[in-house]
Amino acid sequence: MEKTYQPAEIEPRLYKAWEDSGAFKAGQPDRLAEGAESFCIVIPPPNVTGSLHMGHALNNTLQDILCRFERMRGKDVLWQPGMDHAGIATQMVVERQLAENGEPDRHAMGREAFIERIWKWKEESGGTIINQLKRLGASCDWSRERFTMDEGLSQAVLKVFVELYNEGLIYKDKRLVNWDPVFQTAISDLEVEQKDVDGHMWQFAYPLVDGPVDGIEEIIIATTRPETMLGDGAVAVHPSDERYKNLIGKMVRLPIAERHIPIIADEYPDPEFGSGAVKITGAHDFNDFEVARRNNIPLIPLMDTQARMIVTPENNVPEHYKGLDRFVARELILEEIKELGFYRGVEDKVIAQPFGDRSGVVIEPMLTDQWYVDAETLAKPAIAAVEQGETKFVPKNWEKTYYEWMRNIQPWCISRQLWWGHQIPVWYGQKIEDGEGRLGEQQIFCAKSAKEALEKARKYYPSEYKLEIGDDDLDTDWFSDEISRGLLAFAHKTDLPSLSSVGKKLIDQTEFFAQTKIAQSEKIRKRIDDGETRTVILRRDPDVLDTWFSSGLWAFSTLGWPEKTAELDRYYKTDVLVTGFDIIFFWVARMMMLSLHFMKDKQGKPEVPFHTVYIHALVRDEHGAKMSKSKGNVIDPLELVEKYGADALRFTLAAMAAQGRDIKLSEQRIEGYRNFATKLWNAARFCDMNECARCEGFDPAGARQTLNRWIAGEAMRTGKAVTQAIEAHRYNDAASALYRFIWNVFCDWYVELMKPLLAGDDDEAKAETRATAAWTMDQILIMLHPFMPFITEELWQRASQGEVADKDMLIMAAWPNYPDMVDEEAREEIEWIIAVISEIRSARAEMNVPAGAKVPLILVNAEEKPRARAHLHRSLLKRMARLENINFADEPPKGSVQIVMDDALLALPLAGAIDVDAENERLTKEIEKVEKDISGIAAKLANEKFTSRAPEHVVAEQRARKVAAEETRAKLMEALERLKSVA
RNA sequence: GGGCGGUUAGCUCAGCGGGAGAGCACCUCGUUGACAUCGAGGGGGUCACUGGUUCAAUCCCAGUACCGCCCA
Repeated sequence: MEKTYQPAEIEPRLYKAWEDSGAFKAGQPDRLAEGAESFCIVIPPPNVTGSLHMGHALNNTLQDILCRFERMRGKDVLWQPGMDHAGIATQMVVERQLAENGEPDRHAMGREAFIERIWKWKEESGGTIINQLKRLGASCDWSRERFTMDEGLSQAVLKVFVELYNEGLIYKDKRLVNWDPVFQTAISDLEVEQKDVDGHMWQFAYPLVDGPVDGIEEIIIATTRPETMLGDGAVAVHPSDERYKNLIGKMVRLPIAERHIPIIADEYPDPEFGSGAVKITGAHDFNDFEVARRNNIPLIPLMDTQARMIVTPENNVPEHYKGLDRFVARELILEEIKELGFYRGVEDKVIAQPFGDRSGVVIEPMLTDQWYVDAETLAKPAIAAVEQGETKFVPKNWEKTYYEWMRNIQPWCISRQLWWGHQIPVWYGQKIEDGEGRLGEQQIFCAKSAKEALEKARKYYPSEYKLEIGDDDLDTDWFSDEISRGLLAFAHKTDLPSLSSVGKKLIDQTEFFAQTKIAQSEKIRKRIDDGETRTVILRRDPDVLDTWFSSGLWAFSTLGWPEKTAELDRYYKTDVLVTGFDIIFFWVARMMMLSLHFMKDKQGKPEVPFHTVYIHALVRDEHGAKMSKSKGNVIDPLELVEKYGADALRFTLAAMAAQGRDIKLSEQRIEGYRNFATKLWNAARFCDMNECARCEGFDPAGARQTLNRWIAGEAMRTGKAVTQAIEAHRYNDAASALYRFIWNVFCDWYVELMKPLLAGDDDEAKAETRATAAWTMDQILIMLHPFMPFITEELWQRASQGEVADKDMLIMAAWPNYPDMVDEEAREEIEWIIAVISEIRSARAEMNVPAGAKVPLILVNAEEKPRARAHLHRSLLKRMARLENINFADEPPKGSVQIVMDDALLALPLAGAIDVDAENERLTKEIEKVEKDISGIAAKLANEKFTSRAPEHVVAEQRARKVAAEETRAKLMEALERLKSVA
């Protein structure tokens, strides 16, 4: 064997062997015992554009530990892998690629071609993260990999949408949404990041239209966004505000836009803050929107989809603002306000601003039509399920976070103005408004396919209407009703504005959308010219669904739902969901809501998607900062894998995954666990060199050597500790139990203590020791395998004679379930030996005895037990403590170093080499220490309240401790006396 | 402003009602055939502060300070 473990050569080979053997595959009856329990984890689907970062590495390491552990325990494990389609991110990647190649943009390509292009991109460069997960050793069932845009998962999305729509849990509404002007789509609250930025609070004056009231000529309002003043619909004051009591109902003049707006009373303004009066811009501010709605104040949109100023009859924005970016408009407003004499000052202020988490630009609240899920209704059973313990969070305190959010949940905006995603299964026709058969506003047909939509429409429209499915999308759907109505009216030859004026208005807003609209209008006009006045064209909603809508179905859609599959039957509900707290809202909560709504158990009761949610830490850099590309502190897990091996990284992450605290990752720590792997490698190398070969059927219970009985017991204790720790998701405890056993017990002591046995002439003992060493090594490899799968598999296979069959690989080995057979006697004996060796080594070092020098040992006044032990293990003690010989006596020789143990005095006669002062100091120090101990215990025992109130066993324990300490003190004092007599 | 969490050895962190722990770093010694990615030994902590509960508090409770995170 080589002197060090070389992960780079071994890892790819073993991964392939596992994968080829089908070890990762779920539901393999030939491998499983009859009636094997199932164990299922669905992977938090990484984004198709993503690459592996430290968070993934931690997340998947923990999942893999669980899966390998349960697989070895004989369960039928399904670790369900896959990715989500990441609407915005993916569209962004491909659009950027088009731009870089100088190719036509998506609008020029058209929707169909663009989507095709994205699929092509996905095939070529999507999902690199999957291969990266494999390098970590993730044992997912890759044969079952799913993608949210797959046919099956898309069917699930359609079914869910249609059913929720039919139940009234999905609806269309016109509200303010978070609008991302870069991607030109709505985004959900969760995709918005509030950040504090340096800003300004400007003050403007709005003059009273009908002259002064109570001596007040103007109202001062403060704003951080001057450009929005153009859209003000009112000025609000608090009803209790005495200053403005007589102004309520009066009109003020809005400068620049030159509109008159009312002063209204509302609870919203804080009278203490600024002037106490606030401007109300209902179409561009969430708070103002509520105020406007309460008071019937008109909502006046100011911007187009790219947040550029628009000019409409309602907003009366001056022509020279048309098309200006909102921030440019802001400067211009300030200038004009100053010129007009309405500027009243400014102060610097830190303001919280919303940013799009993908685009990084300031989000603009926009008034649009969007689709919403009634999250409040769906949240109720999802809250109850956690309250009733059907799903448990580990650690438990995350339940609070979950409740907090679920109890204050807002309608979930699920429509996105994108092309990549699940297109909303809704077709629009026109409503029949009266008996004349006139057509008006939209009629919605929600169905899983165009064909079904057509069937629904057929039932709705009288037979004289001809129905068609439009091949072109109604792409400007979110535009104002007024405009849409204009177009629809035009199409049906009612009272209409001319095409040119409608078209012009649209061009003024957004060129592309307008052109689409006009093209549609022209088509319609042509049909009308052709006499098809009674044709209704059903057009599909152009928008797609939020990616989280489809990943919210992940726990059952990946198992084949809505088909009734065997997998669904077997693996749902799943067992554990492993994830970071940052997506409790995004994903966990939504899976809970959607799963409970659609999944029922055999009794028809709503069934949770998983019984346990394990929330792990966030991985930060070594200084505790969140890793981010902009900070440049991102550590690439793959670089670490290359440098130290996947096992070292995995073990580090597991060892640091203590519950409730973030992980500050330092490379030194990984290096330390790489060294651990080397240590294990060399222990195996030692076994190999000493012919410690695996003996089939060897049972450590039959071992006769104390040493062997001891190590078997220690292995079993470790096994129990590791099992319990993994079951309790205490991965760091499991890791440290393994680390300690392997390094500090097996390597440091067992391997050293077995050497004299192997060098001895008792063949039977030798054989037993070799067998025990091999057995223990096997236990180590099994127990460590979930944490360090590669090195353990490699050593396992090297320890196996000849070619290893698939079924004999370590990954398929059985997890130990040890009998209760720890030999306490053996444990005590070996621990005594270890203590003696350690004490002697310590004393030698302190007395500066050369490492190579052999010294005699004398056991003074030893009791029977230590005497027998010392005799039995004499060769071992001699070797380990570098002793010349071991003798027994009633008195220590003069000039000895004296080591006080509970049941013996160890004397090392150093024949004049002893440094009396140093020894004096050593003994004095020990006496001081033990005296401090005694006085502490004595004080406790002297306290009557302690002896009467503390539990009996605690008092007894303290008494025993005191007695022992006093004995030790007496022996130390004697030793000190003897030393003095020498000097 | 609301909520959650943290403060233990120089650093990173376990422990969490009855004897202060680990890894790394540091100091001393060491190449005796598993391993220098190593071995042996050692130094180092009023467990943030103030009160309270308790026979007993690093641990439980309350408050204070500082540091994070989430939500508004």
